[in-house]
Amino acid sequence: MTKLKDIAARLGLSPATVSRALNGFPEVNEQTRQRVQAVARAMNYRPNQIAQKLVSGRSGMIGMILRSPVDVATDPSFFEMMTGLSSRLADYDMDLVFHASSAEDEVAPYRRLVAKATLDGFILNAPTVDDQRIRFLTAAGVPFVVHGRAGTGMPDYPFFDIDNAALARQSVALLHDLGHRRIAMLNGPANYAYAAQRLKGFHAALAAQGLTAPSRFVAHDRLAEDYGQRAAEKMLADAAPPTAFLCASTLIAAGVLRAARKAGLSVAGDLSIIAHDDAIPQFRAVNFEPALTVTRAPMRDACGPLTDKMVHLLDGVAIQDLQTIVSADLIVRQSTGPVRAGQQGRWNETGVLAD
Amino acid sequence: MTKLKDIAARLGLSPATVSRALNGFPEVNEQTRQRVQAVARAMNYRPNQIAQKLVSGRSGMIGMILRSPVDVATDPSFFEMMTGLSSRLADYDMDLVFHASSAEDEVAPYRRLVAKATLDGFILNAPTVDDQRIRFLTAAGVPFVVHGRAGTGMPDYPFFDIDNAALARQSVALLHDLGHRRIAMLNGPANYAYAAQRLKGFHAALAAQGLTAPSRFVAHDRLAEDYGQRAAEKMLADAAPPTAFLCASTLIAAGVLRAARKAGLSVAGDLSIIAHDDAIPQFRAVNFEPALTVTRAPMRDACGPLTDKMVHLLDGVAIQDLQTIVSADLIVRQSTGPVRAGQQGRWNETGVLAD
DNA sequence: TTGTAAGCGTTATCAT
DNA sequence: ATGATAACGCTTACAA
Repeated sequence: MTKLKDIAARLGLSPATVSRALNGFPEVNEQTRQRVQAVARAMNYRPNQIAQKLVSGRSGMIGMILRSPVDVATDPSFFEMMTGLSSRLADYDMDLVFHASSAEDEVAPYRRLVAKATLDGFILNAPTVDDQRIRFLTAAGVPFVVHGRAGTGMPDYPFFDIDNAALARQSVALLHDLGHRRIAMLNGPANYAYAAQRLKGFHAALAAQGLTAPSRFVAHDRLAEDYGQRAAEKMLADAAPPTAFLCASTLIAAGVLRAARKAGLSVAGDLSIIAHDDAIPQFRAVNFEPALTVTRAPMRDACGPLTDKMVHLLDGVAIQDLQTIVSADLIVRQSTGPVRAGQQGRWNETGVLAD
Repeated sequence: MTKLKDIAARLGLSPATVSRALNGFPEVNEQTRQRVQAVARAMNYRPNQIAQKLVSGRSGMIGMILRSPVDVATDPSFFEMMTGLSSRLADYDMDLVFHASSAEDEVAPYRRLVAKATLDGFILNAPTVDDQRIRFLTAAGVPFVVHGRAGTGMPDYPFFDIDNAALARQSVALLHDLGHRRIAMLNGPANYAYAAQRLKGFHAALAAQGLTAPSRFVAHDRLAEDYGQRAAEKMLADAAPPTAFLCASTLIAAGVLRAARKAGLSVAGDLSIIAHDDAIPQFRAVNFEPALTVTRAPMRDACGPLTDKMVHLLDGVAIQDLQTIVSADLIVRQSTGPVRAGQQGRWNETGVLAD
């Protein structure tokens, strides 16, 4: 490994000057800089990150911790995030360190790693409504950024989130415009903040139209195809079945499509489906049959901002300048259409036809 | 952050003595050691890993790189490995660094990280028959250990693997003892080393009994339920269908079970199924209906040995002392049974009944 | 048994 | 514009 001293010796300079030249300090002679850079390249010089870290006091390592049984079973989004984040962090010469927590104690690895004090910060994903990890890290005073946000208001930590309430509103608006009055929701697990936010937006949007969705037409579960199918089958068997489904993920929508097929219902002829699409490469909503109408917010798009926020946070930027909420795009495709004639009856509070 | 110097000052000792006391050097006075340890604990001392790394020349970071489109789509085993490995590495105060490679160039992240020279080594999973990553790392002289092994012989790198050929033999032996003569194989993707090894063992075991499995009864694909179902349906539609399936994973077996159900075949009455079980917590073979007969080798069991091998490798232990092949357990449950009377006819080379 | 001092490779603070 | 020198926190000869 060639080091600063080697370059310095080769050029008859001091290590300090070489360091300055390489790090773009303005005071160094332009000629010197050229020579230094040339030699550095020739000698295939790479700064020793460990040494840099020792002096800077930073490790350049950011932790991301998998909730072991939960996240794995749920969906491939954790991987998607890890992949995007590691690639973005690499641009800053930083690394993503992986750990996993067990179901018994989600906070344990954070405690351990904070005690070791070897990481610069953490990136959290999929916060729950009352997230223990956030509680702990806040109390410990350790830097972290969140993909999503735990409450419904403005938290006191950096985050990047999509406007989940708005997304539910957009979906309901589209369906309402198409004449749908009985809209069911297949949401994610109730303890997740995003699910709570969407649920709130969903009910608010319905209420604004004078509609309701009785509790048996709102389901919460893992983002899985099986869940979508089972829940849809059950709801469609109702005396006053929904004419449209709002799904928390494309995977759930796939399940609803199966249920529709089994029931002999055409989508969007008899039934409309709209899903939220994280745009995970493995599940392309466009390739669905019929192509899915979605609210689309690629999960991958969060990785750049989250990484930048992390770096800025470590650089001392104020938290309120590191909070972002973006909106999802509504993309209308073939899985939504006008409600079938005679199906515009709305639900009353108990879920039977109102008039 | 309390440091060595602080403890030293508090006790009127030198940092050197404190360091020795904490690191268990034999020469320090036992009383001194006690006092040092007490104070260290009281002051909540944690050695600065960065500083330790600078002097030791090691980073304490091990890389694991996801093959982005491939591994994610394939199965949850990458997560399983990451989880186990990160936990084992933590025992050595080491960390697992995550990166992802793209389909275009699997070796790219290795090149980048090797150039940065910030990792101590790599752990590779699921090697292919001719693995480019292994080629590169070997050429680069970078320490790595492999879960699995690329060739069929003894490689020149540390690895931990199960005896895939033996596992296929065990399965065939069991089925043969039950009278099965037409055994199909639903293997993993052909380019993976483990699949090649199992295929070889499968054919060898059949040949030893004077049996064959014509190519249309041997399939290769991702370890997915859909694949299992489709492949089994196709094979079962044959004029001389297999009476038993050997599946590369429990997920594939789940697909075969669906196919059997659709075809109205009872397992194990009409059809026997045996699978290899990596014992990933999310997919419990015992809970299958009927409970699956498997060759079982928990993937998690590889994590401890792999971590130890990595550490030993870095400590200079010879490679030939770091190569392990373990055998899988054969666990007979309800999915295998005696062949149905009149179904013992064997295949000839073309896959029609021999006699 | 303990202390002193050098060193790991880099950056930052003084001088010059 | 460049060079000495100290510093980051720890380990390890070498001295005492």
